[in-house]
Amino acid sequence: MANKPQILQVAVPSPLFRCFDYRAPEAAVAQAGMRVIIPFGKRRVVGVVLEIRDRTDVPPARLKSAIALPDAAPVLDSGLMQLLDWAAGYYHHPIGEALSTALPALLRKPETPPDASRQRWRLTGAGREQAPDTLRRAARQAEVLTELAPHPQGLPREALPAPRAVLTRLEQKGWIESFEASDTALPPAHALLTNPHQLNPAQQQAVEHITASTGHFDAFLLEGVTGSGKTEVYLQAITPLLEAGRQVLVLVPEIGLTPQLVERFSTRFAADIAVLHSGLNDRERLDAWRAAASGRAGIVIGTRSAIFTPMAQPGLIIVDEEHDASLKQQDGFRYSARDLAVWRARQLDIPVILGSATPSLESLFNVQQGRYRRLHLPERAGRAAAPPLKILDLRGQPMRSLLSAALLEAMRQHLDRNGQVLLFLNRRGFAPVLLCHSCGWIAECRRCDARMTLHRHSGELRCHHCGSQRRAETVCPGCGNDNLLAVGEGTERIEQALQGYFPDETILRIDRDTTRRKGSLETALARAQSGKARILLGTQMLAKGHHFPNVTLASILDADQGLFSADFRASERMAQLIVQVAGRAGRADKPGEVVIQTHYPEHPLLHQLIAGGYPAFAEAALQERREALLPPFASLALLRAEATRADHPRDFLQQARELAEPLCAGKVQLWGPVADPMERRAGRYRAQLMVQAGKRADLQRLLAEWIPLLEKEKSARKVRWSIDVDPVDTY
DNA sequence: AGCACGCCGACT
DNA sequence: GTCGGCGTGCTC
Repeated sequence: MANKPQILQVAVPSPLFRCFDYRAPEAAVAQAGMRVIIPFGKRRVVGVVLEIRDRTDVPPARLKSAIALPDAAPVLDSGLMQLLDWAAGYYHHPIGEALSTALPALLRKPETPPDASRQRWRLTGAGREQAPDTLRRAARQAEVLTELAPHPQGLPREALPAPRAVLTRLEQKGWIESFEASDTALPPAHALLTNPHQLNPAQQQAVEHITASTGHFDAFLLEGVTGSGKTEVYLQAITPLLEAGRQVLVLVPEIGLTPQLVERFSTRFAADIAVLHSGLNDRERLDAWRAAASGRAGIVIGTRSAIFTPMAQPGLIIVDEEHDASLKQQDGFRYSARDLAVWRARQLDIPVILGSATPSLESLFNVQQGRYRRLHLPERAGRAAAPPLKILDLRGQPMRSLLSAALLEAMRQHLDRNGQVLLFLNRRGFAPVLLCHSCGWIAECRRCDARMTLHRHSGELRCHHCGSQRRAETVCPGCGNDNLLAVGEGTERIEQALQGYFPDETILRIDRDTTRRKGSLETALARAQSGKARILLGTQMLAKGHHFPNVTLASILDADQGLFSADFRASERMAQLIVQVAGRAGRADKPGEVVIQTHYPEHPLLHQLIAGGYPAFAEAALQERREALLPPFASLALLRAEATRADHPRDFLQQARELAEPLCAGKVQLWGPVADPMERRAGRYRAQLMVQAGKRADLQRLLAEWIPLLEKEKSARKVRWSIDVDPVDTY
């Protein structure tokens, strides 16, 4: 071992775009990717070793020594270190924070609870130098040293012929030390528990293509409508990999989708499945993380942040529902788990599958460019054509609570034929507006530029933007009259109206309000599946991925909200939503029907969807994006700022714009600053500046030069600002 | 981000 | 006279 002092370049969890050098602790072998406990200012924090060097520019007087290297091996392998380094650069986020978000919370604390099952003992340098007879009078201690001598990787407690006290004695002498071994358990054999389903030709072909890519990078866009059997393709593509001892990483957009996927995987495979999502406590998360890192878990299923899970034997990455916006982190380190999945797969030289019924325009574009290979599953497994979409023109229709006469009639027919009905409305609560019929007063949020939503069941007004709530007024605070009117429809009101129309039916409402308690979503979904409730009503939660085999009629009660929006991605989302909701109707052998209620039946988005389905919509939308120079034909970044005073974000962004202008070189355009459509949220004012470039590299160049200037900018100190590269929400 | 230092306003 | 408000500066 070299004798000259080692210098560790350490990434520190702080919002600083720089690293700090430390002297390596004595008698420890540092490696990049190891955690290191360091004194930082007045605090003691956990950093990650980026590099080991033999010199530093820091004057010796200022250079501190690291306190300890708590792990025997790096917690992040070199591949993950490269991924995180690249991502921190691309998303312009401090490397220390990026690395920190990649680690389970328990590993971010200086006192990591040792994992008793993995604690091992080994000789220290001093221990190795002890002559055998130094311990002639301490037989047990001598025995331990002898036992440990041939095991530089250490031995577990149970393997040592001595009680704890003897070990402690030796430890105090500095001859032995304990450490946590990396888990080297081998994965169990991955026998199939159940037989694979018979594949249709398209599925068969998809599996063959994926399997043929084993062992090298390939990106697949697996495009298949709901019910086309994407999951079965995943399962069969995974099988040979598990049998070869490789691991598979599966990313899903949200926690709600994990249980059913885990269920499918665990009934098929005997492999250990490590599940990583926000519903776990810190201990569970660490255990799952270790099972993945060691190779013990053959399958790793998780949400967004699982993309940073180390794996000993990676063989394949799957991103399910790749179009879903929640794969992009919306605060802090704003990475796209989908894009990083492709990056990681390329680096690992393994295939990656992006699966969706409604692929993002970005991914479709990547197919056109030849970067991804498209695998198409056109058929709905087990049944024929997708249900027809019917546009229901609401203009002039007699209706109450968004339930048009025509829709009610359709519902009756389907219920009579023993089908289930699913109604979708993306607005919870009873009514989005409470107003005074006498004086025009409207209940508003005190912290946001927004109306309060009336929740009648609880008698409360709630702001859906900041979460604040208060008792609903019964008398108008403006004029004193009790003439308050609940205007507009939310799911709560629809539920009540439905009860009036269908007094004998059980109506099941599924939204954030009815599923607040842990496990209540599962209970509700089970009730929906059992068919006891025949009318299902809900928000987003109901639209995503859950299978209700008996649903024959699905309806979007109000398509209009999504048709007009300032966000250029709104139409893409609306189309995806419509297709998803449509996918809920008519499975198995029951023909389905989809009813979309709108006041704008002529809207081109609806026409494209009806005439040519999602592919036709996507083609038209891509054409629009091309003409408007929007992603994927251009790169965007947003500089956002917020503060408790309205002028601070605007001043800062104006300064920021002036700093950027000389750097644009005609290749980058700046738009704004503009206030958010809802400027004040949770008591803070927000504004943003958009940066657009035809070439990704030009955008990156500008950001790299610009951000250091922003950090020095005085007006930046009065706001909280952040950069969002490839934003999914532009407002 | 934390944490300390520092310099002005209302209180035990 | 102090407690504490948040502006400013620093972290190897």
